[in-house]
Amino acid sequence: MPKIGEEREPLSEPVFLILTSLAEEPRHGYALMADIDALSNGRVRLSTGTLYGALSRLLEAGRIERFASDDTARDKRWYRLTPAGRALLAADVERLRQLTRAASARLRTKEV
Amino acid sequence: MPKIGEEREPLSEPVFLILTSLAEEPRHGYALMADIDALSNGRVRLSTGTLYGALSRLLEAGRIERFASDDTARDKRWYRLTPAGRALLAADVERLRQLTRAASARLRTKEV
DNA sequence: GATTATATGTCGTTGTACGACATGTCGCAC
DNA sequence: GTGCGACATGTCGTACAACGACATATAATC
Repeated sequence: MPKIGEEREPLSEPVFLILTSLAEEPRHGYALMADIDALSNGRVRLSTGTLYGALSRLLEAGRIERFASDDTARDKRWYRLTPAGRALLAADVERLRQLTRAASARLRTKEV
Repeated sequence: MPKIGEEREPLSEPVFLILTSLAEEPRHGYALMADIDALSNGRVRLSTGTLYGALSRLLEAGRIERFASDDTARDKRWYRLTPAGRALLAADVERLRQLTRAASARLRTKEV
C-alpha cells in the first residue's frame, strides 16, 4: 500500500487543502473544516468521512503528526505538518503550476 | 450519475490533461497518450484503461466530440473540444490557480 | 433544560484510475 | 513472406478515495 505522495501521485483536493491549512498553523479536525471552507471561499466543505479518513492516511504516511497542546479542552486532537508534509505540498504546488501553465498556453492558442 | 464537470467537481489529472491536449488541436486516442506524455515531461503516462474510460465519459458529458477526418487511415477516432469542454478546462485552471496561490502564500509564512 | 455549536469518528456506496488482457493493422528489415 | 515493433482501440477486475449518512458526546447559550 503506497503512502500518500510516495509515488509522486497527484494530491487530491481534500488532502491538498488539509496540508495547506496546516501550513499556516497547527489545527484540530473541526478547525480544519472551518478553515478549508473559508480558504476555498466556501467551495469546498469537507465531510467528516473525507476529513478523518485523509487525516489518518496522512498520519500513517508521516506527512502530519499529532502533538500535545495546552488546549486540552474537549478532547481536541491537534495536528501539524512534518517537514515531509511541507515538502509534499510544495512539490504538488509545483506540479499544479506546470499544469496551469501548460493549459493556459493552449487555451490562448485557440481563443474562441 | 453526474456528468464530468456538472457539479463543479475538480477534474482528475488524466481528464485535465486530455482537455489540455485537445485545446491545442484535435487528436485521436493514441496521439493523446503521446502528447500527454510529452506535455507532462514524461511524468504522466496514461494507460489505455484510463484514457478510453475518460474519453467516453467526456463524450457523454458533451465536453468533447468525435468528428470525421480526411485521415481515415487505420480506423483512427478523432476527438475535439466542444465549447463546453473548453469552458470546463478554463474553469478548472482558475480553480487550480486559486489553490496554488493560497498554498504558496501559506508555505511562505513559515519558511523552514 | 433544551437547543446549538463544537468535536471526533465509522460504515456503505459509488465512481475513477490503473494494470492486465485482448485484438488487429501497417511498415520495414531480413 | 515473415517476423517484429509501432500504431491503434478497447474491455475487465481490482483497489482505493470521496462522500453522505449515521452515531456519539461535551460545552455554551438562551
